[in-house]
Formats: sequence, C-alpha cells, structure tokens
Amino acid sequence: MFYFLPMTEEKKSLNFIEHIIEEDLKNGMDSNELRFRFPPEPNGYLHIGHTKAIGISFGLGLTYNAPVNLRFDDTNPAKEEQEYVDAIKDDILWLGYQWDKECYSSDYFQQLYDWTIQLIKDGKAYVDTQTSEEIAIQKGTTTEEGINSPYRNRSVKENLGLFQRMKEGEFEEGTCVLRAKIDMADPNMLMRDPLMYRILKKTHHRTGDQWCIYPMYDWTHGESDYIEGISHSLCSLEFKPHRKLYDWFLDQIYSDDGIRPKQREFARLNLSYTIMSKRKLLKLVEEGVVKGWNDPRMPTISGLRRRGYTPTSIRKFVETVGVAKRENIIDVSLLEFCVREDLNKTASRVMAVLDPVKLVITNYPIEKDEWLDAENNPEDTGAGSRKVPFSGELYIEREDFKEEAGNKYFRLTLGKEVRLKNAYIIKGEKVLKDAAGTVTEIHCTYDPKSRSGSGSEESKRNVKGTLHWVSVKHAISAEIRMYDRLFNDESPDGQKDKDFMEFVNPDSLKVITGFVEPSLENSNVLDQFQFQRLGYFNVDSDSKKDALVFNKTVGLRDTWGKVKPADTKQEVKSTPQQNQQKEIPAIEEVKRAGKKYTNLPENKREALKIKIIDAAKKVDIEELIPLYGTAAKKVGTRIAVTIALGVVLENKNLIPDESAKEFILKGKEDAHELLKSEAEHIATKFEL
RNA sequence: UGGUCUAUGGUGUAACUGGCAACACGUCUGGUUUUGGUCCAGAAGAGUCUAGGUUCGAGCCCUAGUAGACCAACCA
Repeated sequence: MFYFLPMTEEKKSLNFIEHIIEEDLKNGMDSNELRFRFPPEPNGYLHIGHTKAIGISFGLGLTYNAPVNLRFDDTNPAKEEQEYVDAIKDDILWLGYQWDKECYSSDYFQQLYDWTIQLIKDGKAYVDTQTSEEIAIQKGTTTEEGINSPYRNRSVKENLGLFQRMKEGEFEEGTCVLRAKIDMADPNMLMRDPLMYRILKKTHHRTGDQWCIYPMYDWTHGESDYIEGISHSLCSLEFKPHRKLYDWFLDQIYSDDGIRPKQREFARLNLSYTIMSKRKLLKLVEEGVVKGWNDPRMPTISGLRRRGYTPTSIRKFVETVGVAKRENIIDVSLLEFCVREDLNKTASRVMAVLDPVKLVITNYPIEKDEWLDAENNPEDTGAGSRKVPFSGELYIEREDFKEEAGNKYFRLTLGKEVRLKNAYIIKGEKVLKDAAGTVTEIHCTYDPKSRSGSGSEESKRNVKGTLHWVSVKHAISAEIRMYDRLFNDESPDGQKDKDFMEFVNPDSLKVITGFVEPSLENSNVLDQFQFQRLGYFNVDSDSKKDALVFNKTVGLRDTWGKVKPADTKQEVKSTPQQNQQKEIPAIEEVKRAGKKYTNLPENKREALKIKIIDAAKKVDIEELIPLYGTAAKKVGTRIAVTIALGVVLENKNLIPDESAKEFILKGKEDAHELLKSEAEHIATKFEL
C-alpha cells in the first residue's frame, strides 16, 4: 500500500504583476473586485505583440476568475474604423479568449464631458486659444521648465462659455483646446498642462456627428477604467510617464465608493527578425512587399492564422515569454517550438514530395497497384490509419538520393538499402542522367517480403534510413508556398542609421509545385498536416478542390541539415579561467565546502571547518595564483577560501610576505593587502 | 543638460521576509523509433553590469558609477 501524496502544488512563480495583485489581496482587496481590460485602439490589425497584452490581461482574468473587458479606445475618429473593431474581435475570439463586456471609450463621452465641466468650475481646466506651435514652445523641454499660457488664468465663466462653444462647433479645428491646469514646471512633460480636449470635425464610427470635441487619451483612459470598475490597468512600458497624469486625473473625479484603478506597466514583446509597429507593417502592405495584412509572413494574428499557427500555440507562447519590465527580443525559435509542440500532437501525417525525382522499381510488376496502410498520427492512437497507393514508379525527394555518400548519410545511395515509409525496403541499383549530369531517374529493386506491417521477418528488418514518397500515377500536384523570415536582420527596426526596409528578405516566399498523396484531395481550407520528414503545412484560403495550395507553417526540428559553423558560439565560451577551474578539484572542493559553511548555522560549522581545512591542505599554491583574484570576491566563499588560503600558506611557510610577492608578480596588485588582511581577520575570528 | 525605468547563461523568465542561482527555448551527447520528427536519459553553458559598503552570509539591502530604454503629437 502506498499513500497518494497530495499533488505537490507546483510552485508556479508569479510575475511582478501577480505579486502586486497578491499584495493587494493580502491588504484587504476582495478578489471579486478584480477586473481587467484589454483596450485596443481600432486603428489597425492585431499582431503578435498585442497577444502579450491580451494574454496578460485575459490570463489574469482566468487565474483569478475575474472578468476582463474588451474596450475599444476610440477617441480619435480620424484614425479609427468599424472594420478594425470587427477584425480585432475576430482575432481575440480566435485566440480563444472570452471578454466580459464589450465597451467603447466613446460610450463615456457624456460622462467625461460632465466631469470636465466640474473641473472647469473648480478652476482646474482652461481653454487655450493658442496654436499648437505656440503651446509646444511654451511646454519647454526635458531640461527646461515650461511657461504658463497667457490664457491660463481665464475666469471660470469665460472658460465655461468658450468650452460650450467648442462643443457646439463654433470653432474650427486647431483653433482652441481645453487644457488641465497642473504645473508647467513639472519635470514630467505630461504634467505641463496637458490637453484634455481638441476639436475634430470628423464623423466617428459610433457616435457619428454627435460630438466635435474629442477627449485625449490621458483624459479618457483612467476615467474609463474607473467607470468600468477596473482594478488593475495594465499597459506597456512607454506609458510609464503617463501614470502620474493618470493618477492626477483620477484624483479629480474619484469618490470613495468606487474601485480606484492602478496602472502598471510591463515591457512589450519584441520578436527577432520581426517588426511590430503598425506603421511599418502598413508600409510592407502598401509597398507590396507582402500581399496584405493576412499574408502568412506577417506577424499579424490574421497572418499567423493563415500561416497555420494555432491559438493554442500562440497562447502557450505568450505564457512562456513571461512578463517583466526589461527590454527583450524573443527568439522566433521559441514561437516555432510552440507550434511544433501543438501540431505534433494534432496534425495528420501525410506524404508529399516537394522536389521530386523519379524512382523506378525495376522488379515491381508493371501496372500493379497496392493500397498500403499508413498511420495517421503516431502521437495519437485514436487518429486511425488510411490507405496510400503504391506502384512501380514513385517520386522521392531529390535530396534523398546521392550516388555515393559517407555513412553519415542515411538515405538512398547506389548499392545501399533504405525503407520506403509504410512500404518496402529498396536498394539503389542505377542512375540515369541528362546531358547536364542531372539525375533524371533512379532505378532500384525492392524486397517483396519486406512490406510494412506484413508481419514477416523482413518487414521488421532495420535499415538506417526511411524515405517518404508518392506514387507517380496517383500523385496530385499542388502549389506549395514556402516561407522564410521576412527580414534578414535580427532586429530590423532597431538599427539607428538604417531603414528596416533594407533588411527585407527577397526570398521570403518561394512558390513551388510538388506532389501530394491522393488522400489530400478532399482537404479543406486551414486543415493542417505534417508532410512527413518535411514540416507542417496547412491548406491556404486560395486553395481550390482541383488546385490545392499549401502553406508551410514551420519545418520539423532538424538537427542534421543544419550548417555546422554555428558551433563557434560554443567554442568562444570556454575561457581559460574556466578551464583552470576544471583542472583543480581541490580548490573546487574548498569553495564548495566554503559556500556550505557560510550557509550553516553557527553550531554546525565546526565539523565542516575541519573538512575545509583538510581540503585546503591538498591545494597547491600554484593553483591559487590565477584564481585568487576571483575567488576572493566569490560570494559566500570568501571567508572559507581565505581560511583555506591561510592554511595552505601556513603549511608552505609562505605567510605572509613571500607569497604576496608571487601574487604581485602575476599582476594581482591588490592581492597582497587583501590576502593579508583577510587572513588575519579570519585567523583571529576562527582561532586558526 | 532634467526626469523616470531597467540591468541574472546565447535568448526569455524565476529565485517566498538576504541562505548552495532555477525553469523553458536553443546547443551538444547517448538511447528508442519505419519521420535525422516525437519520446527518454544526460551534458555543457551564468556566479547575477562595475566599484565600494552592511552582514556569518548579498542577485536581493545601502552608496557611487556605467550602459540601455522612455519622456517635449490638437496620437493611443
């Protein structure tokens, strides 16, 4: 008998936002007061960068079982459109997140207006009738204070009147604004009488022409959070300076009965070899570098979806990248890992040959066909199997044959045997070439008794290589779109003197015609497959029943085909110092024991001290020389090492001055004093 | 020449009120395998930006530097 141990609660480490929430909860916040929001501006399509923000807020909603609002931050009718609202909703839904309320900042225009009137009455806002240039100049710079607007001290009555007229459309765009009266000398530029309202005579996608004054971001966001009862308002780092203003505005309207939202900021997601800015992505679309916002090479959600990325994989990805406050560039290999991980479990295995060369089995009966069993997914026993047609003429990958090759090459060569997946073992016999020397046909023989699954001895025979193939007679040709990274540089928009367009990879798309097995004839758009030994592919939306089109989502992990020089990275790292450390286990032992020593409670140290000294006696003085400099500052090791040093030196009658010379000779100038004082200090302390 | 933030293996993130720097990706071995995939077992790789300080003990606390990011749109 044994007990079922309680599942050791996986001590999931919290990110800093979760720590804040935990802290708030501990300090008396009720967990059902938690509420989050994702607030996109509907002025473009969502991209992989947004999924981090989405994942954080919706993820928090999930872990704390708290509602998450979707709020469209639509305060600028010049840039926003219904089309984007719809696309954003589609994308979030596709990712699999559920929002609680669908909100719009524009729903709060009236409330915001009412609060504004109060602010004006309180003398905390005024109408400025200067040009934007004048206002900008008065704002000062990061190093110089700003100066007050000449209109800063208009009377409440006058402000009220002017603001009223602004609202009624009496003034043209750009002629006046409403500003908060804060402090033109604040080191935070955002506090220097920020704009609250500007005139925009544009039709808003929701409020139509009802308003011609529109609130600015800062005078909308925190207030919207407050109205919705958001407890934690999470945004990216560049909003950090806005926090002070966020809080100031909140102070003006907050009454004790509501939840006071907190703004907290995290670092946005950057992906290597990718750009994220909407403006730059738009340029790619406009200049025809890609075919649209949902081009499979785009980092947009719609692009990734079309490319074959799954919601699960993207969610896993954002979960894995974590949340912190430092700048980061995440390697695309992590994203790729996440899709492979998901698709490996779900995608049906099929055979497709993308760079075909004909293989003729000379001893296979002409005209004969066989339909062989093929497993759909070895990772999923419930996936069943299907039949694939086999015949005497097949296509195999050109890459899978070489006339001769070393024994690291597991594929077909003349005179060597390989297995055809789900079929027979064959042996290369002869090769036919054209005038240019290109292989046109490979002849081989097969072992009729080796058929997969037949149960015979031969069917179980182990041969090194297994090849995928498609029967010439039964193959369906298909368009295959092969994608590579869109940029050649790891950080295309991170270069100061170069434009990101310079790094566009001209070979990011290759369209080829390949052959796929006939079972794919009835596949549907977005169906996902693993083309065995090649990678994951999905059916593109351009695909038609008689003209199949596939996208390559991602290749299989491939440790063989890789160019090896990448190894240099590994070489560089083994520094001489590390090598030396490896060669001197005695000192290692001292150090290890030393660390332990420092961590032990007072009463348990004695035994270990003896051990340290024993180990120290074995240390050769020569070994200490190159090490002392670093060893001395190694955390937690210092004292123990010093004990050891003291012992060693004493044993060798080197204490103190003779040895110091050695160190000095080696360029360790400080070592003398350090050694002496440390040794003395320790000696007295531990009565050595 | 101001303010704010950040600094941990190649990358990203951890490390509860100071207590042997952990996890994932990537890399490299070996095993299994009818996918050079998956899976399994294992390894290498940082002593935590620098210099001081406090402490028996510092990635964590203190001081001073250094480097990077952000901040002067009638954008969000």
